[in-house]
Amino acid sequence: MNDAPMRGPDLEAVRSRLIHWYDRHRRDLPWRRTRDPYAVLVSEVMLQQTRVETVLPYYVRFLQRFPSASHLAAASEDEVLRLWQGLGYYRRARQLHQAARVLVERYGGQVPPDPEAVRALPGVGDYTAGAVLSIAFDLPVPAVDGNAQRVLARVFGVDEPADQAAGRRRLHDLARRLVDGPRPGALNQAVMELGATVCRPRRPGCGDCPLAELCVAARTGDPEAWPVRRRSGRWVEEDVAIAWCRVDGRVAVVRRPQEGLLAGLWALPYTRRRDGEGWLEARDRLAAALEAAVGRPLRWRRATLQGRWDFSHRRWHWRLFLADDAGERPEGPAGGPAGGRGRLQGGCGASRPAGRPATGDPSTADEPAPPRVPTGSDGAAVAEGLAPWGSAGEGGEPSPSPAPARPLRACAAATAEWAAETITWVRLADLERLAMASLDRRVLAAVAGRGEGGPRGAGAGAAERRD
DNA sequence: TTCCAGTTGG
DNA sequence: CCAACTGGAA
Repeated sequence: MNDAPMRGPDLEAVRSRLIHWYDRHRRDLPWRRTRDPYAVLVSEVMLQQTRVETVLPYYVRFLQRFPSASHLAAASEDEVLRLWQGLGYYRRARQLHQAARVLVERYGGQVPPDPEAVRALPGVGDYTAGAVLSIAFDLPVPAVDGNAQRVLARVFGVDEPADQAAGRRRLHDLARRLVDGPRPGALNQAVMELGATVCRPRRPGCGDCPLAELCVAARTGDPEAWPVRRRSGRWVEEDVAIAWCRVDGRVAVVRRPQEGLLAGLWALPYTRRRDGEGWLEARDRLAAALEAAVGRPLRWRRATLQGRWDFSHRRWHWRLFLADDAGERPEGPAGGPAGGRGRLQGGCGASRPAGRPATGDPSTADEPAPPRVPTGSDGAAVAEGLAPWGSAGEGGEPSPSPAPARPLRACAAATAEWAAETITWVRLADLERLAMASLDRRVLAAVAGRGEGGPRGAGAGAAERRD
C-alpha cells in the first residue's frame, strides 16, 4: 500500500546485522526461553510502561501460578490483582485477566495466530499484538515500541516528529518493511533490544552498534538529535515584556489586534523581545509608547515578576515591569530602590536617552531574573467583557487623564503588537471587568499578590493546561 | 521538576 | 487529539 521510495540504509543489510547481533548479544530473559504465545502475551503486557528488572520477579511468579490462559481465566480477579501488586497500572492486570477469559471462551484457551483476534484482546494494542504475533508465531508483523521508534528514527534518519501522526506512520512503515524477511520475531526483538541496551535515548553506544556504519544519525555525529520530537519544534518560544503602569490611580491597558493571538482582548501593555534585544530594551520600547501617552516621563523599576505561559503553538516567557509617575513616591515592596534604573525617559524612540548601559549580550547581560510565577496556559476563549472607561477610539467619554503630549502615532513603531492609540487608562476597580486573556488575569493576580494594587482577591491558582 | 512509556476512552 | 493510569530516570 505504501511504496514510497526508501531512503537510508539498505533494508537487507540492516536485517542481517540486527539478527546477527541479536543472536550474540540478547539478554537472557525468562520470557525469551519460551515461545508459548500466552507467556509472551503476559510478558508483553507486564512490560508495558514497566522496566525489565521490575517485571522479572512478577513474570516468574505469575506464570508459576497461572501457567496457561485457562489457569488465569479460572482465577478470581482478586488473586490476579494480588499477584500484580506493586507492578502498577492495575488495569493491565484486569485486562489480561479478561483477555484470558476471551481466549478460553473463543479460542480454546490458546492465543490464535490471527492478527485481528489478538489485536482485539483487551489490553492489547498495536504494539503488543505485533510483539506477540511476531515473537510467538514468527509472523511478519511490526512491533514498534519506544525503543524501536528511536532505533528506526536514527538508523533511517526519520525527520518527521515521532510523536506526530506522520512520523509514527513513517516509523511504522519502516518497521513493516524491515520485519518482512526471515525471522520476524528475532528481528523485532533485535530492534527493541538494541534500543534498550545500545541505542539508548542519551549517550547511545554507537561504538558497540552493529548498525553504526549504516546509521544516518550516527554518521551525523549527533545521534541524540533523533528521534525528532515535536516538543522541540512545536513551540515558538518568545520573551514578552509586560508593563504594569500606574498613573493617577489608573492602569494602562491596550487592545490586542483584532486578528491573531487572543484577538481583540485587552491586555497589559506588552511587547515581544526582539532578536538581539535585551529585556531592558524591550522594556524601553514599552516605556516609549507609554510615556508618549502620558506625556511625561515615568519611573520604571526592575522586573519584579516573571512567568511562563503556554499557548497551543507558542510559549511566552514573560517579565513584568513596573512603572509609575515619577512625581509620586515609590510604593510597594517590589523592586527595591528605584534609583539607578529610574532615569527619566523621553517620549518616543527619537528622544530616548542614548545612555542605555552597554549590555553586551542582550540575552545575558540583564538584571537578575525576577521571582517566578506559576506557569499556566491559555487557549483563547475569553468571555466578552466591558470596554474600559474612556477607551480610546470608541466614542464615549473623552480619554481620561493624562493626555498625550504628542501624537501617539509617533510611537507606533515602539511596539508592533498593538497600536499606541489603544492605550487606555483604567481604574483599578474597572480592570477586572475587561475582557482579558487568562495570561493577563494571572499577571494581575501576581501583581495583587505583591501589593502593587492590582485587583484585590484575585486568585493565583490557574491550573496548568495545554491546548 | 520534567520527561517518558502503551492502551483506552472521551 | 489528549488525559489518565503509575513509576523510574535524567
